[in-house]
Amino acid sequence: MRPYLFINDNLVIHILKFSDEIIDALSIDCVIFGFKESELYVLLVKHGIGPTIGQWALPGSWIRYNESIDAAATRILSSQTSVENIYLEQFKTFGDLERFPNRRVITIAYYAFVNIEKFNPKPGPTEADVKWFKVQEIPTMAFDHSQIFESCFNFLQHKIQHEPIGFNLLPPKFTLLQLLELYEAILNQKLDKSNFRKKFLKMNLLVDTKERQKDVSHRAATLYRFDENIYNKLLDKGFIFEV
Amino acid sequence: MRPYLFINDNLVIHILKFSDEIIDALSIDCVIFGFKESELYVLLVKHGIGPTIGQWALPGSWIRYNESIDAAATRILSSQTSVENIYLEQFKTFGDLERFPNRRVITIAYYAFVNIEKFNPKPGPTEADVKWFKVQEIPTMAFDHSQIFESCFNFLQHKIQHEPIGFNLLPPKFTLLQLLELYEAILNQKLDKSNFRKKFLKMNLLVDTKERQKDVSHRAATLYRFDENIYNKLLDKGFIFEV
DNA sequence: GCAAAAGTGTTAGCGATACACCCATGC
DNA sequence: GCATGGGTGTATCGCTAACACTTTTGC
Repeated sequence: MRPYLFINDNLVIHILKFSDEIIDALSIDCVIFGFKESELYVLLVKHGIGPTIGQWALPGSWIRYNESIDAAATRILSSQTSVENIYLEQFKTFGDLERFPNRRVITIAYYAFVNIEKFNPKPGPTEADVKWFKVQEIPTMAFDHSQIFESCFNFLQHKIQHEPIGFNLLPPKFTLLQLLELYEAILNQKLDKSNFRKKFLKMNLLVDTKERQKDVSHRAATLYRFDENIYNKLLDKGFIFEV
Repeated sequence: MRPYLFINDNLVIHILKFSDEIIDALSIDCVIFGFKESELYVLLVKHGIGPTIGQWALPGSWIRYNESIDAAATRILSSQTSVENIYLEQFKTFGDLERFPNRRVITIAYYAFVNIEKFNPKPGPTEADVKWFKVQEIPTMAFDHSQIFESCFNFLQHKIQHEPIGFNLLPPKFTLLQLLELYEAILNQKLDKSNFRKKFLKMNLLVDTKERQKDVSHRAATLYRFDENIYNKLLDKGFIFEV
């Protein structure tokens, strides 16, 4: 426990709880997935200061006493990459002794799916660069971030089959082929086009926007959108999402 | 960051990393499930000291600098309940500002399934009592432990249908009816006996031990055991566990 | 014989898979 | 007309759900 806590517990605790001092030995790292032209990407930062300067890593930093861990994740991601207003979800906490060099650091990993077209990432004051990397072409990363990524990607591959989370990676209006290619990219396998269509349409999760693709050199596809309200209503009725 | 880190970073860090001092603002809590006679239980401790004295809670405490979080979970559970040699798995980290009174504490929740007959829980030095509670009869708990439990139980209900984790709750050799009742207790619904049998037997996960129940006043059932090696081999072949 | 649980068999129907085929559009 | 992707139709097969039925054992 912190030495000066003994000065006057109640007072100091109160101050700490609302201070923006960082909590020792605890950090957050974010795995941000993006999707574009049938390829899955992840957002990395290049460190601009400190012992890991010049190395690529997951966006991540320390948690303050006066913020929830969810709020910390949002703040950290925004300050390092300028990516904002996205839904970050907690994934797993990594706490091996040797995961961070010369210090004990436990990190809480978060992930998110974003529509890559919607953001224009910019490095924060402590970052030298920010870049989308294809998931098959990820550089060596600082600390144990490669393991965190692998673990998270594996988790995603399972999750995408049981929960309708992939839509966040697509534009609000998308075609069934885009959705198919998203699943193929994440699961890393070919799927039957016809059966994929039928499966999704039968679920009634997708709403026909009555709009069509434009300026394509083939028959224009119907644009659909995902309706979260419909999904929640179906959930209440016992609906189980499976792909 | 801790004030005395500034004395000499490298030296102090090295000492800290191998010290058993506790990390500030970070704890572990454990949800231990047990099963006996068609009923699902959870293991709770009654606090024997501190501001929450007399209250029931999940087993939990602080993490030391010189132990991994997995090791901390094992140590804490053992010291408070004497339950040892079980496989604890991380569930989720809870980090809202208000979850702990008058102080900022982030907690990493772990869970485990145990064969209730195999343990004889005893309270540790800071616990007044340790007891198995039926999951429908859980008392009011300290902090946000009721929420942690609810969240974990919900997680279990999903997990049990996609991974063969229920076997840890049963004796090494068990009957199909015991397994059925376990699923019924966790999912809180009746299942068809015949179809349940067929589903499980077809998976080839269960090995017939060639032994039978003894001293029962009805036809003696075959005792089966779960074979983890078989499961892993099936997994490699692309097998997916679904109940 | 009766109670209790073990264990088998049967049926109907839904749903996944594989694959063939037609449609619309730009060049 | 041809390439490209959009979109439909269909046959097979396996699996599941529902439920009736038979077997074994102790008392």
